[in-house]
Amino acid sequence: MAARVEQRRKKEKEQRKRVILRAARRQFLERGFKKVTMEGIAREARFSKGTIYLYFKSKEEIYAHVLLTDIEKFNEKMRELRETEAPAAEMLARFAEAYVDFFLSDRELFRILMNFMLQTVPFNFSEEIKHDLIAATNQTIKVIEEIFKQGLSSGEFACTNDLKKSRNAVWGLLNGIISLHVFTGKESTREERIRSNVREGMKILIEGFRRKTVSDG
Amino acid sequence: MAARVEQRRKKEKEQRKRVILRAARRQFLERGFKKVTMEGIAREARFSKGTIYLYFKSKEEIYAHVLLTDIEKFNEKMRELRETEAPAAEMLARFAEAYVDFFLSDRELFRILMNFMLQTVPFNFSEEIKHDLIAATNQTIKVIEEIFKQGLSSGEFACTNDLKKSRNAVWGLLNGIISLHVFTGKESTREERIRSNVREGMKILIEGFRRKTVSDG
DNA sequence: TTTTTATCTGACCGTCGGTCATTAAATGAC
DNA sequence: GTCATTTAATGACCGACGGTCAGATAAAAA
Repeated sequence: MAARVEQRRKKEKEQRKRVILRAARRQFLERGFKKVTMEGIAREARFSKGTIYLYFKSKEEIYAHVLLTDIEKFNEKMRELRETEAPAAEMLARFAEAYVDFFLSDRELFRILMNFMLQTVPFNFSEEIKHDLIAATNQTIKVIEEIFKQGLSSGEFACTNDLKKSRNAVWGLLNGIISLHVFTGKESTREERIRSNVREGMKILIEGFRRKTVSDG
Repeated sequence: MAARVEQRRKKEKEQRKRVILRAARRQFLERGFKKVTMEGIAREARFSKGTIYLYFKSKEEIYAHVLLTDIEKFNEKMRELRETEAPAAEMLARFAEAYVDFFLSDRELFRILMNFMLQTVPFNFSEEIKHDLIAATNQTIKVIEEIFKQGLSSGEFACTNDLKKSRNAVWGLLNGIISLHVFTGKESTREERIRSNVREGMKILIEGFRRKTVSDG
């Protein structure tokens, strides 16, 4: 086959993938993983069910792709954040705020991420998407690490004995607090509760960072 | 019907419920929610599938009952912890350790808990079990709050402007860090990573608590 | 023993993820 | 334009599973 045809075909294929993903995303965010059916995605994307399987291996893989795309969007925003000039503490706070904003804009997205992280039994994923998803998540966490390094080198934070653990504490606190509030309390106050709790939690952590942590033994 | 008969029947009913729950728990922890079938639970409990539905409303409700029983077991342990004498910082550290131990003993249990917390669409639960589950979780979080009050009144922690937010920070950090590590890295080092990351995270938080948190604005 | 009540059963239903034989469309050699 | 070949799309079908219910069975009461 002529190269030009192959090229066009490849482009069309990607276009179709995007169409399917757009339909899937809309439905996943509206109705959650379980309630969305392949038939439904197919209908919205104007394909038959069988066709969907020409482009994605399984329902779970579609879900993973939706998540991946969104995480990459977030990482892009964080790259922009890193280009601004600000003290590390403020940058951490802004990172936290952006993270919360991101997941509050579509709560289901947060569920998708946590679900993926907590899955003990291997998903029905291709190795490729799994790898990409892990890489994207690591990318997010790495931003926290960079902010940290900045804080240490500027002397804003005291020397802690473990950069990675500090970084994980930030990430953990963020996700843990969001998880807690996605669950409890009234819907009407949820957003504000998440924001204020994250702010306060980050303040405590940052205060802890400013001083060298001491042994508790 | 004679009262004695009614009484015995009630007892037997509860006994049967326990048999079903024991079978279900074993299977959920071994294979995860999705892979367990009602037929399988019924087989192990020596009932037919139909009978299971006389005792529980749905598969999800069984799942919730398993979780509830285990959380209550944990809360009992924490009540014991509270009866010991120790500085607040140490108690927090011990609480964290017990929490990690508890969920490391059966990792699937953690997944069940987080899954429940993250569910946006109402589960197919009876109101009763839902209420009990929320109450049990609040009970767990309340222990952190009590330790806090102790730390404040003893002067170990500085006066923070929000007890509840501090408490939530601890809970969030714990669950967030566990979530992160359930997901990433090699299985062989997982347990140790979780323990050391939680220890370090708690140290940072505790250090933050020792000092009055300042505005970041 | 007979009637009534409580308990249990498993065949059956509807739904849904996933497959595959068949059909339709595109391509390019002639 | 014709037609063989390759590529893409389809939807009937399958198996699995959660959940239901009419009828069987067992226990208690009469």
